[in-house]
Amino acid sequence: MPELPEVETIASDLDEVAAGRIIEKAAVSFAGIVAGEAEELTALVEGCRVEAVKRLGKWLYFSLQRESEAAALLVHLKMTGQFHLGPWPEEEGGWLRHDHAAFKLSGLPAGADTLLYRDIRKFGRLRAFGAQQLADFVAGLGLGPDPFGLEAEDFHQRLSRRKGKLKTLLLDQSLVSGLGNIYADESLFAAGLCPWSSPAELTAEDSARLLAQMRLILRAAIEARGSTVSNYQGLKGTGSYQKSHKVYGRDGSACPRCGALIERMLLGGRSTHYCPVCQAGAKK
DNA sequence: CCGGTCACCTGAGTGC
DNA sequence: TGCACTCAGGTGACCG
Repeated sequence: MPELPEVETIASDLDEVAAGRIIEKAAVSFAGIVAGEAEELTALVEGCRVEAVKRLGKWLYFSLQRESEAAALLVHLKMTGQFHLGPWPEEEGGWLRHDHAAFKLSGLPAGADTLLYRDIRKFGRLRAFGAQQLADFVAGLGLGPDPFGLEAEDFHQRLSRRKGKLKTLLLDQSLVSGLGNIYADESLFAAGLCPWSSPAELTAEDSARLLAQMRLILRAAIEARGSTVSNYQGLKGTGSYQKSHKVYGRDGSACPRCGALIERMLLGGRSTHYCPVCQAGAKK
């Protein structure tokens, strides 16, 4: 579920709770959510101090330190991954259904001293690294720039070099990182661009407008602590940006700009919401 | 290079 | 109530 604004919200909440604390112990109840060996992951993170929790594209990045050695825990939440605080599960009543990993932090009140990774669909992945392997892994991800650290001209170059449909490209994390289905649809609507248009048809002005609208939307969504569509929540509850969606999930309702009915179609296997009038964009 | 489909999982909602 | 079916915020593998 989570896209850039949701992951940003979760990362900053986690940073607030965990930074400076020691991971006293770690446990995994379902090894399938760990990339690699669960025992290696728990051994690597136990005893580490959490330096900071940041966002890398849609990844959560826990930067860790044990004595003079740097380490890292990377988490991709995919569709239904979340974190919550609770008791250490191996003592009090056992693991909750859908909780798959636990990290006990120092200096927190009992009963809420453990960071629990929950993932209904089990698509998410946790992976732990030493400093060197981390750099290699991150390089291998080939993440494109964040929308906030991208010049309009560079964005236009990146887009126009590529074939394919505009929306599909926005979802490609190597082109720009952080966008997902909701914010791709919302950004295209705000910029008045047709989701299936070809990037070759985009003028520099179109690209600049798209990037500017994308940033406004992502900023506003971060302010609102993300969009809660079905079950997303951060450490501090749900987001509210879904109330500001103009097209996502609004097929059959009136376009807020022109009143035409919002339509939905499949593009690249993803449901795509758009206004057939505002986003006809002359391009097909 | 590109697009389409499926697989990975579970749960919620809908329609009969 | 029950059952069958569709859909979901992501990504990667596979195939033509």
